[in-house]
Amino acid sequence: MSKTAGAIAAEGLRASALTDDVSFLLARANAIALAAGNAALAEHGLKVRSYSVLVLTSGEARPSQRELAEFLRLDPSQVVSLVDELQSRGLVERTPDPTDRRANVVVATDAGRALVALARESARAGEERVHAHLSLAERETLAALLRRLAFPGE
Amino acid sequence: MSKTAGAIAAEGLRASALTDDVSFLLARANAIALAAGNAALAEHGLKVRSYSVLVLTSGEARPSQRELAEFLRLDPSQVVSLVDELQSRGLVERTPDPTDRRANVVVATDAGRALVALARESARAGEERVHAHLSLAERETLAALLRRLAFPGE
DNA sequence: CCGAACAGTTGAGAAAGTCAATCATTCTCT
DNA sequence: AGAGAATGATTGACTTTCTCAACTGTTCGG
Repeated sequence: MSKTAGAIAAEGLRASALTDDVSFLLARANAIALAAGNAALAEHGLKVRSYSVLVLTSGEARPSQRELAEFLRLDPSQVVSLVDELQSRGLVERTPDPTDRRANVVVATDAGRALVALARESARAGEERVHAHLSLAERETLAALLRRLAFPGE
Repeated sequence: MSKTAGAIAAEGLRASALTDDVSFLLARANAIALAAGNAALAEHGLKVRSYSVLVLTSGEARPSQRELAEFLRLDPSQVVSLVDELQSRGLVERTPDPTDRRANVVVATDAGRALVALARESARAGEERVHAHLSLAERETLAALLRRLAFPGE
């Protein structure tokens, strides 16, 4: 009875105005993906935040902290503590930018690169679980559309 | 010079592994949409959280707090303070669920419905700005794909 | 009817986000 | 070249949001 009523209300919520709202769907999908990602990365002592920094700093890009902040949409001060933590674990280093002595270019150490290789597998597996309902082609078009929202500058 | 280096690094970040990661794109797109939404709703003294509650409680669904929590992926205690605040502003009421005396069904007052009508316009306009790059058809397919991530149960 | 499960509330503590101030460096402009 | 504005990083204070455990009253299952 209250079970039925609950089902009706849940049904009603799913049919509500928000369900057509891309921003709401974005928020909910993100919440789910974030939880899954954090769970998947926990075994390596990482969260999606620190994992992201590790990925970005083990590539060719050699980003400064400011660039990390912009890319991850974080306050510069948040990047400070993020890098502090990764550095204290020996996963990342602050190296002086030869062209601008104000800036630190953050670069993953060998240990960081080794860890990110493992973590990448866990992240991929976790994501797989979240996106299991979508075909490969669907994931591609989803990624393409999201990319246009996430990087409006082109 | 350092400007060029920065551009290279930003270029490099955009080409990095994360840019193909749906979860990352989800996070970034959501951050942008959330900021835009909060900015658009600020003139009505709302945030996307309180706006969402107001929308959900001014429909036919008559959700309980537990249902709101589940739908918005919030802790029940967060719904308490969210409803507290809206109720103190006279926008929403807690009414007893006749079929379950533990539950409160939350329902928007006339004032709440009036406000949500205004706020909906602002939200729509703010969202328009974020999604300007996407055609109507693209928004539709995006919404459909996101819906399958956001509501995995079907 | 009894014990388990559940809706809502409270409160505490951790994590995340926001913001202004500061220092060193670099850029702009004349 | 030099003065002043702007920038990258850092710190610290503060607010908001998240996460959990405990507790009350109610309902459910057997």
